[in-house]
Amino acid sequence: MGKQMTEMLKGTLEGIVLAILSAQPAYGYEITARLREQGFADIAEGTVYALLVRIERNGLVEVEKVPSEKGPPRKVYSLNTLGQAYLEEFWTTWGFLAERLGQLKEEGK
Amino acid sequence: MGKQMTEMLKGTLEGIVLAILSAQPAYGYEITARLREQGFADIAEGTVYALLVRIERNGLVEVEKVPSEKGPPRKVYSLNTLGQAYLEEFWTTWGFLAERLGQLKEEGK
DNA sequence: ACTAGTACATAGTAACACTGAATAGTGACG
DNA sequence: CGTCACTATTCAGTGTTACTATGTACTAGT
Repeated sequence: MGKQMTEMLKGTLEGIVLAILSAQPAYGYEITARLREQGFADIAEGTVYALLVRIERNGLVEVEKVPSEKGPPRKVYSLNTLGQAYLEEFWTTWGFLAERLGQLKEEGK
Repeated sequence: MGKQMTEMLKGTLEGIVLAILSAQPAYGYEITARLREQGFADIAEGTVYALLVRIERNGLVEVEKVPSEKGPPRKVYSLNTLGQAYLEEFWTTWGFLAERLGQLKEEGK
């Protein structure tokens, strides 16, 4: 992956995953696959799992173990109240940044 | 500063500063002031100077020492060809990310 | 038995922004 | 003259994050 993208994902990848979970509960492998579909082709599984561990530790999600037909049991994550609030804060922060950068980009033409 | 903003700035702050330098050459103290004007109120001077050292080390800028009426000589930075190319790459990366996130935000309504 | 696909976990690394302080020059004010 | 305020740069130490590179484990098909 490009180095710029790697750095830019810091802080935003968490929001992206929270947004995905906000739409509907999901487990790690599924989230990784969905990210790949959406164009984030190079995000490693390990990255997603580490992120999920972190947001669970921070109390943003509820976890339920669900047996899988193929492979080990799935850990299904769903956003709780704190997670929802955190996600809204994320959108606010993102909105501010996107507005500033949009302006800067316009000025540069 | 909010923790989310701190993390989100990783990767983007560099692009922001390069964009500022693209408009016109500037020195560290000036860049910090301009950032504050543009709403990035809590970005410390130390952060900006560290970033300038890095982009100079990476060969993205030219540096000229200019005596100041008040205080130590200024180090005026200007974007060179490599810096311009890097900035364009930044806008491409940013554009991709902004598009994805915009879509995710829409879906979440 | 072997392979492929599913599913999760983790130790070590690199990069970045922040904190907090230090250094240094100039001008104004009492 | 001393010291305060403003300008201007530097740097050591810290915390957070995503990436790399594995390892573990379960199931189904050949």
